[in-house]
Formats: sequence, C-alpha cells, structure tokens
Amino acid sequence: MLINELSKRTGVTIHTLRFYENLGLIKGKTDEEVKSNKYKQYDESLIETINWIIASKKAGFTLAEINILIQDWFNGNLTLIEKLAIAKKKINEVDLKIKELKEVRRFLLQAKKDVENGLCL
Amino acid sequence: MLINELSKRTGVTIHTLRFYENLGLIKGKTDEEVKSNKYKQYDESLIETINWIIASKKAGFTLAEINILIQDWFNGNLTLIEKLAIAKKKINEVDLKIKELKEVRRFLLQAKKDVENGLCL
DNA sequence: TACAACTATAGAGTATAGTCTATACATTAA
DNA sequence: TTAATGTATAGACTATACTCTATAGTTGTA
Repeated sequence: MLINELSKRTGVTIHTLRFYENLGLIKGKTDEEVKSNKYKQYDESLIETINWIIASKKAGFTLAEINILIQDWFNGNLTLIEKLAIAKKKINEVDLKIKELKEVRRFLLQAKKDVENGLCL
Repeated sequence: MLINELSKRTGVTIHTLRFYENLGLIKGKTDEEVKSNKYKQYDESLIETINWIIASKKAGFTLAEINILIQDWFNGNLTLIEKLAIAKKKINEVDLKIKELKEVRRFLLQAKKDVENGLCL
C-alpha cells in the first residue's frame, strides 16, 4: 500500500510515518519495475508493527528504545537465548512501570478518600 | 531547608528544581528577616510534593498536567465536589495507562512464548 | 489537457523537559 | 582573609518527538 493508506489504517500522520521511516522504525520499498516514480510500497505487516510502536510509546518507551528492539528482534541475528533475554528484560521494565502507576493510583485514591472524609489537603 | 538539601533529599538536581520552581510546581521563600542574601527556604512538605511529581512523571503525566493538578488541588479554591471529580478523573487516566501497559506486556509475553516454542518471529 | 490530489526530500519550526554556562554575590572553613 | 563552596538569575544549549513548509515531480479525473 502507499503511505496515504498506511496513514489512514494506523491513524498516524504521513509526516510522522516518514519521520519513523527516517529513524529506521519502518521501511517501504519502491517498486523496481515502475521507473516513472519513487512511490514507496508499504507491507501489510507494518500495520501491526506500527500498532506495536504506538503501544510501546504509550507504555513509556522512547522511539530509540523501540528502534533498538525492532532492529534486534526482527532484523538482527539474535540467538534464541538472546531473544528470550530481551523479552524478559522488557517484561520486567513494563512490570516496573505498572508498579509505579499503581503507586500513583494509591496516592490518588488516598487523596480522594481524604476529601470524602472531609480531610481536605 | 536550602536548595542543596532539597536536591539531596529528593535526588532531583538543583537545576531541575529551579526549572520546576520557574514552572510554579514548587515554591521556596526568602527569609524576610535575613537581608544579606536572597537564599530561598524550602518547606519540608516539598519532599512529598516532589516525590509525587516524580511518580506522576513516571506515570506518563506531563509537567503541565501535574502543574494544573497541583495548582488546583493545593492552591485553588476548589469545592469538595470539584476535588472529588479531579481525583476520579485522574484515577481513570491512570487506570487507562495501566491497561495499555498490560497490553504491551501481553504482546511481549506472547513474543517470549513464541521464541520458547521455536516460532521465531 | 488542465488541475486537483498524491508522493518524495530536505530542512525549518515547535513543544516538552531538562541541562549547562556565565555572572554575581554570599557563606564558611582553613 | 582568602579560597572553596553555595546560592540566584538569565539565558543558551540539548534531546526527543514530532509538525509544518517549500519545492519538485507524478497520477488520476473532468
């Protein structure tokens, strides 16, 4: 598909998609047979990749971190053991973030309870 | 306490503390009786405020969002009902972030299982 | 064929959150 | 008392992640 379709199907603007492509997060390829233009074709599988990037960003990972993971995981020559190690490490990082969020939640809940009990902060 | 102590007790650099003070997140006051300098005194309670800022940042809130919350909550003239509404809204936002993180975790766990089962991606 | 809409590249501009430097003055320990 | 350390202000600089503009060429439709 062309960039316009990729943009519409992911909800990511064309500008941002090109920004990601420059960073190496995604890659389109120009059709060798078509000589009249340099339009890039983007693979169907990029939809999933981009959704994964969006989710990872929401999870607090930087594009640099996501990029390293993508390069290693999909394009790198990693052994099974190395892939397992990366997955475990990332899961631990996510767990830590969840833990931190739960602490913030506890703080908010306490504040709410204090208000309810008339103990205005 | 002076800024150096506040920095040491929170782990936040003096530069960043001043940056926060410029944004209005924290506030020190110069001792009126001491005329020889303009050194600011920071209240003990700021330790908790700063820890709360750090936690909120980790939770993915921007300094602008945190600032609004602090201004409203601690300095604003909010009714009990308004405070309750704010607390509920923030708790919902945190819950959403936790949900998103759990999705990323599921993705990572699946990837890990795929590797373990020899289904290298 | 005219022209609106799409694609590509390069580079400028913006927002957020620091981080660092320069300058000036104050405090404290040797 | 002087040198090191601490404090204040202002402003420059950096990194991240976009976001927009300019320019040029391409495609599709009336």
